[in-house]
Amino acid sequence: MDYFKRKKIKDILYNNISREEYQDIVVLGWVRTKRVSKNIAFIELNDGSTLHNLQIVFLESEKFPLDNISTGTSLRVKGYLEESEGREQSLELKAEELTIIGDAPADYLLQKKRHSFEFLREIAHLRPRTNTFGVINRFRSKLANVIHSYFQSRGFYYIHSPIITTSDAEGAGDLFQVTTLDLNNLPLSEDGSVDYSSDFFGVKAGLTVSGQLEAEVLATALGDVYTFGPTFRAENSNTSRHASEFWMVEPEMAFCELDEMMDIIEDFLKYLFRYSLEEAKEEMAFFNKWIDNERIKILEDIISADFERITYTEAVKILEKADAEFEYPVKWGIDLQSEHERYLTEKHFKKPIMVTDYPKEIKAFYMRLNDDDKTVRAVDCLVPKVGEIIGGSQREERHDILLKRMKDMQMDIDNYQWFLDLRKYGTVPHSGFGLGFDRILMYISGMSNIRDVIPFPRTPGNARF
RNA sequence: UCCCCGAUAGCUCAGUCGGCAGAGCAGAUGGCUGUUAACCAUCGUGUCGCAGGUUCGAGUCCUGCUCGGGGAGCCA
Repeated sequence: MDYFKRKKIKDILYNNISREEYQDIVVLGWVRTKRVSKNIAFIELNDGSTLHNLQIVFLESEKFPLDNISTGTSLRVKGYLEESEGREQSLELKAEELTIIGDAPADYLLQKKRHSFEFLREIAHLRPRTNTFGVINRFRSKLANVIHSYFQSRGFYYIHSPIITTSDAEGAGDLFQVTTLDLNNLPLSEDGSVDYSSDFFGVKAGLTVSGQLEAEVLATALGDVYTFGPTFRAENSNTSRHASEFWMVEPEMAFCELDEMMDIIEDFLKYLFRYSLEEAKEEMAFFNKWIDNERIKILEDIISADFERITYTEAVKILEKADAEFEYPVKWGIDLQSEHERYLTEKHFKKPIMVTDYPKEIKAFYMRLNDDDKTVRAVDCLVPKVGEIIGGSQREERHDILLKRMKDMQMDIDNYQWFLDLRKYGTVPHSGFGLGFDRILMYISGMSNIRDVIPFPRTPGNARF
């Protein structure tokens, strides 16, 4: 199939091919569009290596089997590269041999025009062949790689937290249950509840909603660690920002307090944005042109801004004095609504902000209690247009205080004995945060629906493909 | 889960006051041109989301359902 001989179109168009090789080029790809006339014909070929197509020129076009070629057809073309006479490309391939690998009948659904994202979601097996989804999938790969390079270059270890868990993932959402029991014939205990002792793991199990607790285990052994993997939430959320299966980045740092972690959050986000602008120019230019023409400026503005840091209490004071009508009135103790978050980051500060020290009642059990006994060392990072993009906290490292908090919240202590042990033996202050990978992709690209940055999105009622 | 909006040709959509179902694009055929979302001419395309109801007559009005979109909550 000339797998090793062929040249990728990206290398051809980005001048990674030496002049000596110009005379003997093989490319393999899919037809995007064809223009045929009596004496000359053109095909735009795409092989997925880049957004851009290679123009194939057929001089003496009647010698080639062009009638059988349409949008979507896969081809092998052999020829030689030359400077183009046309205006819109520098190099083009003059064809000498043409082989049709797989034809594409007239009912091929992708036309050479814009399709709606809603329609393309219904043909998720074909949409990666479009410009937009090609760019997104390549960018997704690149950004995943950058997340690894950020942490690896700073001495963090990449850890694999379990995907199947048996802890009740306190407060992080509903679990998808994992079982091998026969659902039509469930073993029951005497009280009528399901008897899990004969289930695969001997206890009730589910898919992970967060790798954080396990990340804390590794952080208190390896120092700095991060997870980057799939996360599952069985919540009936029907929004453009929620998926039932998504990817999350969760760094966890030993000997790190909240203020130090906030430095990392700011540096981390700016690193991702800077990388996107400098190293993914093709993708960013595409997003800026076709998805949201403010995108590049928004990222540039964030990179050059210092993130504002305020406490929840200060935020509430600002909102109470705000000259704005809120649907939900503000008072100390409530969780901030997205209208409040948007006011703070878009209207008041007009830049990214990090809000800290929330009331303990509205945050998770593992967050470190402040001396006021009312607030915990949590942080939400809010950015204009999107709202919360990162949530994190300094963890409660004091054994007795954590135990009391768990008892107050009536948690099953036995299930978390291992978590308490981290505080019993050589405890250290430590902090961590969670970044929704798909959401940062949305933010950088300007795509407004999470279903369009995940190749095969899973949402309530939909797990096709 | 709650609120609002929508569903008509392969795609994007129009369809007035309830009175014979429309356009552009895509596709097919022919022509033409170093073309580039090519261009010109000709041709075909319907379970009007599903199930009921009102009516002489429903794409149009009413009810229920399904699916999709936007917003909210939950969160990442």
